[in-house]
Amino acid sequence: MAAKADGGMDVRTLCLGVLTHGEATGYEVKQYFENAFAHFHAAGFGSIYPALATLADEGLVTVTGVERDGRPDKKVYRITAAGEAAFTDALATTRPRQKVRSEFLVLLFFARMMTLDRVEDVLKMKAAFYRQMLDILNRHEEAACGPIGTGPRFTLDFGRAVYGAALAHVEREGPALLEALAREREQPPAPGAAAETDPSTDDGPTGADCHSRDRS
Amino acid sequence: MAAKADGGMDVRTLCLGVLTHGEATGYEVKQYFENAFAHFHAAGFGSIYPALATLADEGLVTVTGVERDGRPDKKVYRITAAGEAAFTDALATTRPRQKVRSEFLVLLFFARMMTLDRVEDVLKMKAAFYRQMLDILNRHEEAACGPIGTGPRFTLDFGRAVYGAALAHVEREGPALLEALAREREQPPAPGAAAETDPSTDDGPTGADCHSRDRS
DNA sequence: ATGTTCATGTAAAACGTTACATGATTAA
DNA sequence: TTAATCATGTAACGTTTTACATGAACAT
Repeated sequence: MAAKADGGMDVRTLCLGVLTHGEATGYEVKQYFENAFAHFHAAGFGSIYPALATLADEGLVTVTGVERDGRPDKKVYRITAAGEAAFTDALATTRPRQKVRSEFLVLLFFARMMTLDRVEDVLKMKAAFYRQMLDILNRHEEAACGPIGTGPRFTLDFGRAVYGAALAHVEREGPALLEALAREREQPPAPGAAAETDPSTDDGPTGADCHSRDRS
Repeated sequence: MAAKADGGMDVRTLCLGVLTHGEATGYEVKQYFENAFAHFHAAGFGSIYPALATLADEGLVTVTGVERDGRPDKKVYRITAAGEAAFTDALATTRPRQKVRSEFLVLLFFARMMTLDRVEDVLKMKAAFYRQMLDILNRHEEAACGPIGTGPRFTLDFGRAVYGAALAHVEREGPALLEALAREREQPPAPGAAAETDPSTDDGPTGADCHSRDRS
């Protein structure tokens, strides 16, 4: 029925997925992204509203304008049969990918070039982020009306397990990282490295040319 | 010294970071993204080569063309003092963000609309993905020449802890998910839901209008 | 013979983020 | 009266992905 093979799980497709749970306005779709999808796919109004408009153009959803005195119409979106088919198809054909961009880890990777205070700050922010995520997941569960479905249940527990492990690691190893960095800074730059003002001594194998050469 | 406040940790900045470890070609920078950065920031040639060119234009890196018979020059990039300053500045001012796009979880969230075989496939792919990630991390550690720095050490262990937890969860709860879905499909759609061909009965509170209304 | 690694780049398209622009209602 | 919630959208911008285009060296 549906044409395209693997369009990926973009915001457009996710909106369709939200609407399989029932009708909703763009604003309500956003709530979904902030609660149920919080730990695996964020999206802002800037991508949701255009996505819904596109879906309406393509006949995958219908729009019903609800008049409200003064203000622009409130628009209620509802998925069509074609929309459900398209979504089912997307579920069946999408090759799942995982994309992570963690600026926390980028920063901590280069901890040697940061002040200790900054490293401590970053660790705190990272811990706060994970606590917030766990909070969202817990509140989402409490606020649910009726039992949570099997699929959502899995993703919820998965999120808790992973973010829990992440938080535990930061709390356990964070202080150790700070101590290790502090020790390194007390001592002279360690054996091998000479003057830091002399660029001619800078040719040591620092690691850039040290990649995996082995193949098992 | 550096002008811009929070440009974010884009590929451009990451390349600069790689070059603080020593000179490298674009190809070698890519290796970095595939090994050391594998678990927190991927990038392809299509973003790395242009990024290096931009950095060269801005004077943050220098380029040395190494002639090779026939083929186009091999270009060795080296960070400049301005480049190091810019990178240090980026480390100090970037507000760390975390972006996750997990199509695995999107798919599993909507497990009710997939065949059991497909769900099983997705679970297997997810497990395979985490094993591969753990592999990369382990191989990266073994292949290292000399001890791994304190910062990289932290991110490496963090990756192992998190991916390990994720893998464990999929392996533990994956079969349970499949069983639960199988049970649901044996039985009639459960109490409350009536005929599936009648749209007039479709107005039950399925969840779309059931968001967190509470505020603690 | 065939495939992988090394090695570089461009151009176009897709996608998402941010900032802008507006405005009523309700709770503190 | 101040802030938050509800509610919608557009335009510009920036980033990333994908596809294209080339070619030698080396291992199987």
